Amino acid sequence: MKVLCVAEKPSIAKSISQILSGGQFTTSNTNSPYIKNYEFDYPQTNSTFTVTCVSGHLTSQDFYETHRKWNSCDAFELFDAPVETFIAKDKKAIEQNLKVQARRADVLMIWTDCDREGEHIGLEIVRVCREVKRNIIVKRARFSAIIAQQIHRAAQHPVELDRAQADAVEARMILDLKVGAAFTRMQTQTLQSRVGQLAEGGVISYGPCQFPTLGFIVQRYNRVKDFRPETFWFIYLAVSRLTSSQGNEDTAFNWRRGHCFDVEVAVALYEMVLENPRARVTKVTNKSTRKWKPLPLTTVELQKAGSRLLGLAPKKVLDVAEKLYQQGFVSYPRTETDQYDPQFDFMTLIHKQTVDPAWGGFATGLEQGNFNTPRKGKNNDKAHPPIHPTAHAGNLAGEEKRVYEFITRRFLACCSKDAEGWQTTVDIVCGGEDFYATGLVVLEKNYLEVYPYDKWTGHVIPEFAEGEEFDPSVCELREGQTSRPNYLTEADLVTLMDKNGIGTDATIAQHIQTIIDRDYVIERMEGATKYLIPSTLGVGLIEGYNQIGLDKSVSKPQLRRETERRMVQVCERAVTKNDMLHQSIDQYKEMFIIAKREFNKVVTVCNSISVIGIVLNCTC
DNA sequence: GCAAGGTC
Repeated sequence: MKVLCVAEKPSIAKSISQILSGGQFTTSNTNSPYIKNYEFDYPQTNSTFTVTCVSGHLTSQDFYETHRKWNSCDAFELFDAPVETFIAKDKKAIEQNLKVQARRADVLMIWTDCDREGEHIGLEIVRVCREVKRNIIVKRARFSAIIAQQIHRAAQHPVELDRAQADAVEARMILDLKVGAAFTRMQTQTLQSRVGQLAEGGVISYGPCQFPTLGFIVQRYNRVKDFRPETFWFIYLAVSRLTSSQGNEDTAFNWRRGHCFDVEVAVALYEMVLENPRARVTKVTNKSTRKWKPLPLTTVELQKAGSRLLGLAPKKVLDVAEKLYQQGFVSYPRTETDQYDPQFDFMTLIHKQTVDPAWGGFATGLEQGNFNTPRKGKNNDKAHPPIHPTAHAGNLAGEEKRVYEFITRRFLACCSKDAEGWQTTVDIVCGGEDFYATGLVVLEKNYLEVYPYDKWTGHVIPEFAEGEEFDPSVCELREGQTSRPNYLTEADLVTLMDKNGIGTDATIAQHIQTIIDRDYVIERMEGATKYLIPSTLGVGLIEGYNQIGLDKSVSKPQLRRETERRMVQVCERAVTKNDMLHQSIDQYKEMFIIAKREFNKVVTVCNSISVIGIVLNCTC
């Protein structure tokens, strides 16, 4: 029996070939430079296997010619316009290869990633293959990690493609196209005369991910803009005392009440303390404490760290990681998984790092007994392990070197032990008010030795004994002010998007880049930190939608969440694909009508929605 | 000239 296996991308095709063939396979080229076909016998099922792949989605969607041109129709018509599915030009060679291989095969086995998108890509593959072989038997290999045992199991016990998941994806594709195109054309056509200079291409784009992303940035911008500092008061208490190591040192005690915004109350409490200023130690607590080592590395975490620690934009980090992956230095960089498979081979990978001049010694230590199983996070995409180094890279430079170093140190840290310390808390009472001081001694740095990105500094405090009394050397009523919140950083934004389900691990960085390219957002450096600030146009769009009562729907994450929820319903077969599509489209149609009417007022009677009028530089 | 999702 001849079995044609098709994976989602070249790396998986190669991995499963190596596993299933035991390393004995022949390789042949195709007309696509990235795609190879692997052939071998698989006696376990009496078959000859050909393994190949696609490169993500095979097909694209667009309107037909009648609606494709911007002036061919009213933008509103796009909601009901038919959509064409076709194989993009750059995917033709892949399609051709599939057809040639399908003609020779009895069975088509789908090996795409085991997620919704993978199920849809599987269906795209099936459709192409059936064009040349209508009765080909279709199977789906289901695996949760690229590990020998699981891959063999998947090959020997295939299941069926999940049509409902593919349907959910198809509905989302059509929805996003229609909504994106309709709103983008409408916004551009109604507002462009009011916007001074437009970015390259002259488009005021709308997208169901772009706008909530911009919304986060504007929301924070408003908080910063509206911030008014508030004065507060607190009692500061300190005592000078001899420590074992540093000589005489002031130990500051924190007021249990934190701080107080009412000056009269603060003064009254302070006077009580002054009347009876002798302090008494009520409790001394000593306990061991630890700083947890980091979780296994996901794409989102890599992007956050890249931005925060390496000063690289999320998109840049992903590009660099992709390059390292192409060179074979790190594992697949797009993963949601923050837990390692129990059978994961840590020791081989750790051994490869022992030759490194900087962290080789640490890796050796792990080999010689310091190894500790990594922590387990809550996420598993069932396709890729956490990001880890796959080979030692000694000759990298610049950004590649820094990203590789981070990934490797993170991996070694995960395989190490938590840092251990000793924490002391001294509780005192003074004039009827409670205060406390804490001290920390770091006993074992463990993972911190190889992971300088985390800081945990010890602070030794002198000895205090329960019941002892002393006179504080400083007792003052001090004044402070609440501080202005910061603008959003890229790392903050990635976190917000991830939490709210805006975009995916592979697309979050792109969405941020898009709203920068569209001139909705400006990057501003303050020291080493990059902040994201909305442009006049960006604020105007979000405030404009807020002003006309569409804020919940357009600039906030709720609507994308509803789309997501409906997709899950389709997957669970509670709702059909068409029902989902129509529910969502009706919702957007309603908003479209309101938005178009109000946006037109910006141009004609500006005052009715002053915010858009002002920020879009309307002159009336 | 429009989207978001895969991927190289």
